[in-house]
Amino acid sequence: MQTLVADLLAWFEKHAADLPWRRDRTPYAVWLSEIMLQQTQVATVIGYYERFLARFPTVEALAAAPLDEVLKLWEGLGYYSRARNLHRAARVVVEQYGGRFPGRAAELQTLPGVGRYTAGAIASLAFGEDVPVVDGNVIRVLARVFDIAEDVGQEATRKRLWTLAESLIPPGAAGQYNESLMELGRVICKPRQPECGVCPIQVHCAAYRLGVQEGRPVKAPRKPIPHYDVVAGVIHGRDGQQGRILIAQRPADGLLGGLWEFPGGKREPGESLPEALVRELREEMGVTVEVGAFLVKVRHAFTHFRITLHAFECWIAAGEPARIGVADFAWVTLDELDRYAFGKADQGIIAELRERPRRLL
DNA sequence: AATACGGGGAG
DNA sequence: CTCCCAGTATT
Repeated sequence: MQTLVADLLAWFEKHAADLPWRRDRTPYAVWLSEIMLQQTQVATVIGYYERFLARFPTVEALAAAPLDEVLKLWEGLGYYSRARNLHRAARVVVEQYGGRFPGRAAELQTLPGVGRYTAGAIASLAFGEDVPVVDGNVIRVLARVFDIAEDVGQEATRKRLWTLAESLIPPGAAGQYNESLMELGRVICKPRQPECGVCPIQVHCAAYRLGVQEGRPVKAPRKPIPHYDVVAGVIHGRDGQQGRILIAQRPADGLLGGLWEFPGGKREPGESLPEALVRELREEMGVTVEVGAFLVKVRHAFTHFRITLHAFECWIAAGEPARIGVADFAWVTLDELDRYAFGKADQGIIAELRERPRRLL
């Protein structure tokens, strides 16, 4: 009987999917793909990866670009701190490493946005260092093969998984081993209804032998997530800004950092939606608005909360826009909205504006 | 150790 | 609807 790792590698050699980032194992391409793949499925990443690499073929090109352009290419992919860190890291690589990525996991991990997983992936795949990776796939495969019954959310269990993954590395072939483990987790050893019948390492799997594969890995139950009502103003320009809308850029850090939005904010208890909008626009931009017609309602889910976004037409009754709680603002036409990166919820407002253009636009 | 951080795929 | 995804940074 072959060993677990030998069977795994033999399967991967025969069944590896043809993914764009498997054609270019340069450190830059591997790094980019691994950042995009954080908490994001392969199918979602492919288009973004190809567009991004076409626009920024080298780390120098990325480092030279304005952050706004990077965010625009990242628009819709989520976890925008990844894009901000990617841009920062590109500048570090160019300015401090002469454009060459460091070749060791320990040093790679000092780059912004590069944690232990990503450092291990770049070091093993692009540089051939014998270091492991532990992502959601690896956790699931190892928890099943070794029938790990402890909560994988616990730090002690994570440590055990890293040690286990490292102990299995075939000398000189960590990259192939790491990829094969992740591919098996994605294609065969899936979270629900794993395809044990065609699994190349079924005979090595303790959970399968015990019939508990659907119960591995063990995870603690999630906490309920809150819901908020959020208001947004589509503020029509007057006088010199006739035919334009006021949009604002969110602060660089935090939720949707650096993205643009229709300004507004969360409704407080006891407040009506128009009252909330008037308050938020005073607080964030220093303007007093007259709230007009309700425009559209957009429901959206984030990781830790859900929102219902209520958009209203507005006009400025007093004051001039100021950068108080926003990083920037701009008066733009409907066509010019395409140049700015927006979150998904605000794109629902844009879709409504394009579908039923207002007379005043 | 717990929480913040997006959006979409798939059952 | 729920769960989860080639995780990282912050507190």
